[in-house]
Order: sequence, then structure tokens, then C-alpha cells
Amino acid sequence: MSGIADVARAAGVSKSTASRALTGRGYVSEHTRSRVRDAAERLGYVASTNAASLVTGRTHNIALIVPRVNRWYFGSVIEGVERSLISAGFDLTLFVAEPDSRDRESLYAHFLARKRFDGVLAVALEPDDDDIERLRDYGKPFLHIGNELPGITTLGVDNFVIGRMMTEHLLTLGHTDIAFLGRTPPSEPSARDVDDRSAGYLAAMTEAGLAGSARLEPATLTLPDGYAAAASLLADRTSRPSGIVAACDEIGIGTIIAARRLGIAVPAQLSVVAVDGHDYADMFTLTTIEQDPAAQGEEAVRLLLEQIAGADARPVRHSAPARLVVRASTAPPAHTLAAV
Amino acid sequence: MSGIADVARAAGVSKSTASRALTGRGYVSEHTRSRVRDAAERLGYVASTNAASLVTGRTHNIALIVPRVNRWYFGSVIEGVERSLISAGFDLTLFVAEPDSRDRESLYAHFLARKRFDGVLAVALEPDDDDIERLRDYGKPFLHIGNELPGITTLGVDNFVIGRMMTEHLLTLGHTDIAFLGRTPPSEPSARDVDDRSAGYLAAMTEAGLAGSARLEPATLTLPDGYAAAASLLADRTSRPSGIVAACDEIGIGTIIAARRLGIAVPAQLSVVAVDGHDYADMFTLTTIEQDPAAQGEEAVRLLLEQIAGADARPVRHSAPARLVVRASTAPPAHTLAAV
DNA sequence: TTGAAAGCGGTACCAC
DNA sequence: GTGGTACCGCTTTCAA
Repeated sequence: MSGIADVARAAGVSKSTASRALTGRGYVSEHTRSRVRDAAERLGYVASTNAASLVTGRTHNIALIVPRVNRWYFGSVIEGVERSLISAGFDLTLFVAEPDSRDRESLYAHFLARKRFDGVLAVALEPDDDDIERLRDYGKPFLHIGNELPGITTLGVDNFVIGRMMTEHLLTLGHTDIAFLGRTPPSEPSARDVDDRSAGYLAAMTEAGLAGSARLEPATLTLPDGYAAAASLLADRTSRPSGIVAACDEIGIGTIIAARRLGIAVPAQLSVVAVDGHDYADMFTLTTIEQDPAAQGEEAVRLLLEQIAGADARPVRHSAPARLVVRASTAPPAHTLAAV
Repeated sequence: MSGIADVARAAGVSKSTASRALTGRGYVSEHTRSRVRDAAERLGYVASTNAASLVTGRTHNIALIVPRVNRWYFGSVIEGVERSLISAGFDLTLFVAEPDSRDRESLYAHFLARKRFDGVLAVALEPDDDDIERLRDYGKPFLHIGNELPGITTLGVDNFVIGRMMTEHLLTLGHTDIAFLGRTPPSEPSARDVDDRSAGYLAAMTEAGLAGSARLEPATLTLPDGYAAAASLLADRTSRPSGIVAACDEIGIGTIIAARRLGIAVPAQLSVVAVDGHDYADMFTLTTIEQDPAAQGEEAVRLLLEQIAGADARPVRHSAPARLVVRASTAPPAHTLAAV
């Protein structure tokens, strides 16, 4: 394990010259530079980031805070972030902690306080999250992937618009009895993204003069729970809606599976629209509003690195794209067809 | 941002005494210790890990290398690792790189070479992976989560035994026409764990005198691909097996879905057994060999931290538990029932 | 264009 | 039990 002193000696120059040659900061003659480079190569020299950080204050390391790993959305974001970080020469330190959990507390008290990173990326923060202020006050570049948050730079899809788009898709097809499936159950911490989606749904229903028949059914954002919730919602054929707006693809897929098991034909007797663009959506021919969380992760890294490099750091909202992909889980309602 | 010098001054002691009081190494009177602690608290002092690492050589950071994030098994491992790391006061640096990928190369050349960690955890390495030697030669504690590998400490389930258990479960129920679904397709890099599972299947079939009817059908380890492969395998009712051993739960679930769509009753007309203990297994009433990747991650951290603390580092194989959970996707084959 | 020397923020040795 | 001081490995003035 050779240090820069060894490299300098091997190249016949001083430590300072070696440092300049290797980092590219400061004047070094072309000839010297290449000699130093060769020596470094030969010795297998790799700079100690620790030592460098100690003096420069830069760590080439980003902290990423996610509530969970094992969920499609978060996993995709992590992959996107990691990918662009590594190609930028940065390390990724991962923290997993649900908002308001005990882990969260120690995270802020001990880990982030060490400031062993140049910037922070957080995913799916809630507006009332105490941590937001703390993160902002660390004074390091900080960016949120998820909904808009006051005072900080954020990146994400517009969930209100998405809720509305999903609903309007069904309305346009002629549905009038449309339920929203995936409202956060009372037992769970509230989630802003879901709330915004359901708000979009309600707005669209209201505009269509259907406020009276709007209903928000609870379910957590998982396939099994979506399945269970759909199964109980669809069990009673008299109250069954003709269209379901699902809070995410996992719920949408759970709904499709539940419908099949109950002998309800999709889309003939039931239309299902969801949002995400999950890997499984195509297999279940799910009509969905696709977003690209990996791309959001990459874009977030780009923006964060810009800030680290000194770009303007005023809080901005960056809107991530989302587009409707129509598959075979949505169609006009049965009575419409009958009328034709 | 106060340093230890500020703390020392505030407590009226020297830097060395402050350091001893705070780190707990060396003698300090109780009285002094508490005064220093108070001062540190008051000033919001947090030690710079960088500076400490520079002199101690310890970073309190672990590198975790996974091929993917967004798959149930890997995601669960990551969560387990993160959880126990954080409670041990360690940071997690995450690297995502498929074996033999280009990312992999830069990972070793640039990132791991910086040695900014006290140990390395790698998941799902292949035996012919060039990186294994490199990792071992870094001289840092190194542990593999996955199959056994020569010369290094590993932790994981015994996939051969699992393949055999799955098959024997079906054999015991009376099945004789059993296919293995999930052999690695030729287009994919070979995967040792899958190979071991299929080898266990073949061994069990051979022992039962059924080597002639054994077959290995290709599929990647994803639900959509398991679905597609099962759909084509099951389409021809004349050649359809009565039992399927799936290489993982995703494939098993895909198979169940395919069977339902083809109108094949599970388990009456088709038994499906798989392995993993995926979150969705229960919902699909899938009989499976459960393993606990999060627990494996936690255990791996425990072992690694022991090594870092100086424990014996001779390579050992740690076997992770796996147990058969019988649900409603397996039953005696139809002809058996008919005979009763 | 290059080199000497001062420190970044701690820890650890040694003498007191 | 405590303080002085060298030093971890690098970057960065400043002078030559």
C-alpha cells in the first residue's frame, strides 16, 4: 500500500508536485505529470480518500435515505442513484429508515452528523417530517425525491395530476361508478403521494359531477394487501364499481388477480387503472401511468452533483414525466357495450 | 462545527484527555470524563470519522456488493444488513454490479481500492468470478452471502439439499412426472445456486428411479418469465407434468398464475413447489422452502464484525436454515385421488 | 514550474 | 491520571 510519498520518490519529485500532477490542480509540466502518472500506475497507487477529505472537506460520497429497500419504487430509485453515482466517481452510503422510526432518530443523531458525505438524497419524506429541517440545516446540498416540499429542491411526478389522469381515463371510457383503492389505512402513517393521488381522483370525480359516488377504499401499497382489499370490495356484486383507480401498480395487479378469482372479467366487467410502470404491469396487461423511478434517481444525482459543484441552490421543483400506457385492463363499462 | 480542541478547551483539559474521555480508551478520572462529556454535549461535538480513521485505520464502514437491488432476495439481504449495521454503529456503502459487468471493473479498480471500509460483504458471487481473489487479497475481512466458495467464509442455504427437498416433497405425495422450471437459459450467465437446486432435483429423481423422466426447463428468476415459461410448458396437456419444482418463488407464482389462466387447477391437476419464502407466497398459497435473506444479512454482519474485531478468520461455511412450508399448491396427483 | 512546510482533526505514545 | 507532541496521508499556501 504505497502512499503519495512513495509515488513522489519513485518519480523523483516532491509530494506537492506529485499531488498536483495527480489531482490536476495547479501547474505541472506535461513531462513531470506523465512521469508521476507512470510511477503511480506502477505502484498501484490509490489516494486515501480519508486523508484527502480531511483537508479538502470533500468526501466524494453521497448519503441516500430511503424508507424501504424491498419495494419496486424504492429499489428502482436506488439502482438509478447508484448507477449515476458510480459513473461520477462517487460512493453511496445507504440509510434505511421509515420516517419517524427509532432508527431514524439514531440516523440523524449519529450517522448524518458525522457529515461523511458531500450531499444528501432523501426519498419519500413527509411534509411534517421533523427531519427536513435538520437535513436542510446540515448545510450540505440536499434534494428530495418525491412530492414537493417547501424550501427544498425536490424531484418527482405530480401525484395530483396522476390521480386525475387515471380517473379521467375511466371517465372518458364512460365509467361513472369508480372507486379509488389504496387510501392509506388509519393504522398506517399518512403518505402524501397517496393523498395527492386520491385528491386528484376526487377532483376529477367532482368535475364530472360524480362527487356523490366517489369512494376511497383503504389498502397499503402492496400486492397482497391490494388483493385482499379488492377481494372484499368486489365481493358484493350489487355495490361493485365498474372501474377502479388503484393507488399503485401493486394494488392494481392485486385487484386484477382478485377479480379473476371472483370470476369478474377484466376489462369486460371491471376496468382497472393504476400508476407506476411496475415490472409486472405488462404481464397483467395493466393500464397504468408509467413513471421511471430509476431515471428519477439518475436525474436527482445529476442535480445534486451540480449543487455540490457550486450551482445555484435555490429550492426548485423538478417535475418528473409520467405517461398513460393503455393496456387491456381498461375498457368501456359493460352497460355501454350492451347499449351499442 | 466544533472540534475536539474546542471541547478540550471548554472542559479545561488537553486534547489527549478529551480524546480519552470520549473514546473510552485509556485512563481518565470519572470526574474529568463527565466534564468532558458535558462539554462535548453542550457544543454538539461529533468526532470526524475521517480524522479518526486516518490514524486508527478503522472506518466504521462496510462495503456491500450486490448484483441487483430490485429483487426480493437481494432487497431483503440489504435490509437485514443495513439494520444490523446501523445498530452496531457502522455505515453501509452500497455497490451494485452484476458479476463480470463493466461496472464491476471500475468498482474494483477505483472504489474498493480506496479501502474506505473495514470489511466487505458480497452477495451471489459466482465461483469463477475473478473478483473473488481480488476481494480476498484486499486483506480486509470478507464474507460471501450465497453458495460455498473455496477459501473464503460464506453464509447461505444449501441449494442442493433444497432442490432435493422440493422434489422429495412431490415424490412423497406420489408424483412421478415432475419438471424443474427455472434452469438458467443459455443466454444468461450461469448461476451456481440455480445449478445446485436443479442438481438436487436430478439427484432425487434419480434416486427415485425417475431419471428418465426428469427435465429441466429454462426460465430466468422473475415472475413474468416464470409465467411465460410455465404457460408454454403447460400448454400441451399430453406432455404436461403433474408436478413442478420451481427454481424460486417468483417462478412458482408465475406458474400458478399461468396454470389458472389455462384452466389447470392447482393443486388438483398440478402441484407447484418452490423456494424462497417470498412476500407473495402466502397469497398464492404456494408451498415453498422458506429461507430468510434478511436474517442471513444480519448474521453475515455479525460474523463480519467479529472478524473485524479480530476473531479467527479461517474460511468457514455457515449454513443458513431453510424449512418446508406446505400450503395449498401441492397435493397428491390426480390419478392417485382417482384410485382412492 | 517546483519544493518545503503547515495543517486538516483526531489518536496514541511517552514523560510527567 | 494528565498533558505535550508526533504523526496518520494528503492538499495547499508560499517562497524559491
